[in-house]
Amino acid sequence: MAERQAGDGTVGKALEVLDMVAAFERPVRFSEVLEDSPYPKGTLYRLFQTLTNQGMLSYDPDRQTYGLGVRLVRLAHAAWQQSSLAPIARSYVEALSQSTGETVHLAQFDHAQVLYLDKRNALKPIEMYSQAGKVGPAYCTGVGKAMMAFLDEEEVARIISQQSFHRFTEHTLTSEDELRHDLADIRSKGFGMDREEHEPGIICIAAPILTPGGRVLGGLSVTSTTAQKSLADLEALAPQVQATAQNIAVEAQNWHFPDQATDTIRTGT
Amino acid sequence: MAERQAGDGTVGKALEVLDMVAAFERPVRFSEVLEDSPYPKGTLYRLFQTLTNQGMLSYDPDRQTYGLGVRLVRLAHAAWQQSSLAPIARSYVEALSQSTGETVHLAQFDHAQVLYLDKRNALKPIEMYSQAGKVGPAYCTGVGKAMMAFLDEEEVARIISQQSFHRFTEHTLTSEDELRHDLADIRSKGFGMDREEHEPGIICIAAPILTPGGRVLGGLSVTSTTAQKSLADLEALAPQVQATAQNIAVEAQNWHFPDQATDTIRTGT
DNA sequence: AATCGTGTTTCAAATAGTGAAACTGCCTTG
DNA sequence: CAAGGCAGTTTCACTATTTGAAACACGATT
Repeated sequence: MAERQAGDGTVGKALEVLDMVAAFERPVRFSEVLEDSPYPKGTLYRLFQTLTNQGMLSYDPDRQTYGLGVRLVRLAHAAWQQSSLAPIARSYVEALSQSTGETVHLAQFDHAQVLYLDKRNALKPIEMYSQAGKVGPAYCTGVGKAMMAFLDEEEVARIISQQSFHRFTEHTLTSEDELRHDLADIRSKGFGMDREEHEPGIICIAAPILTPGGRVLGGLSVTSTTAQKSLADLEALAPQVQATAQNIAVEAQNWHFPDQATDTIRTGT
Repeated sequence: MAERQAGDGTVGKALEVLDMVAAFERPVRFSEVLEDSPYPKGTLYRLFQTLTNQGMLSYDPDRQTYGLGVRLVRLAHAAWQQSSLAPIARSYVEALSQSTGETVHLAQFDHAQVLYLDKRNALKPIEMYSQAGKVGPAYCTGVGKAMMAFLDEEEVARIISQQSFHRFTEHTLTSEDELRHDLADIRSKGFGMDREEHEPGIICIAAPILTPGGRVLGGLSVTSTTAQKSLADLEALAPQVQATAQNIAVEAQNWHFPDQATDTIRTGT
């Protein structure tokens, strides 16, 4: 369910295959993917060949399995650097994490899911791809709801139509009605809360990152546990979270990439 | 130069476009890419539409620019986890960094370039800009040469044909002959050195990670500076580096992914 | 030796991609 | 203010690629 609509020709199909391989979360055999795929054997085979050729899939001849290819890692590095909010927001995320002493997340939408671009844990050290790149549901996370509240109705409808409304906890909003009610509330307040809706004991406050024109760039959240903070405690952080989101938005607006990238590539060996 | 050969139909072209966008290292306008592209305007335009639709490119309507899309970040996260050596090697890389007190890199080939999958910086951080997803030249990096030395002649030829042999320093190997000579030496010794071939003052020792069958899985290197260590000092680490590479290879061979991935996705909000 | 399950190749029919050129709308210029 | 230029978008006849059923290989069972 919640499949990205194909129909973008061959390219769409190829990317769908990548998603299918990714969904297994381990190297897969050709036939495993074939079972889940709507394409005939020959067609899928050729797609695999093409993608492997292109470095988007990697083939392990010993085990006869396919995995996602390293080319993706290179592209993602470039994506993270160039087109997302992450590099711009980094110092702000860091500062917010320091001053609150809690975990801070930066996220954007990927299709109908929340995709985490960065995470800062006040106490623990940083890891790279282990956290950036994770996805979560839109309807029961703070950032998901905060961003949704400020999207066009058209997009909101598209996203909502692809939510599972699975009940993770007793507080999960499990219907479009409940969600829309919360979104309206978030829209008027300017920030949203996750009241143990995704995981028991985990609460958070989140604000959208908006352009001056009101377009959603991303979302920012401060997460804590019920053991450490109450909902009211978190709500008291609202001005701080919103101010940080605002600062990131301004920075993003002002940021101009150098006319000519002149960085010397300095890599290790 | 060193372009990934197209010819894989539409999918190949679409991916080539992604590479072109990535190459700019900043958001680009449609026409900028058009200039560099061999495709007519209409065709390129349709590719952009498709890729944007699919979340592989993102469009900023305010600035009318395209960047690489967040979907790549999600896919790369999956790629890093599932198909590369990185998760398996992580603890070994860490340990090697600890025991040597130097920076350790883990890399694989992406097409004809060295792609860094992981990096562990010891306590004394070296002034160096590399991390997961970065790429470097194959002919003048320790890991690049160490891996190349153990590839099939066919692949070596392909890779060599795409090297620029740009002279980064006075020690850079700038011809196929010099490189092949060094590769032969590496093959006999089982490890290779970077003797300030890429950056002045930066030296390293590297070993390939090989399957029992002799297939190249990746490369591992320990990097230092001439200020801290001599080439002889590094060479003394050869047994340790090779042993670590061997351990990673064994681990990779033994590793079986769980029959059914049952991880509950626990993300923040 | 026969069977099964993978993976690979083939080929006419169907589909999707191509690219020259025309169009739109905005921004600059005379 | 009109004319021209530029960036982006759309169109459409032509072509090349993709499709998918089916047959083929080949190693691993039985």
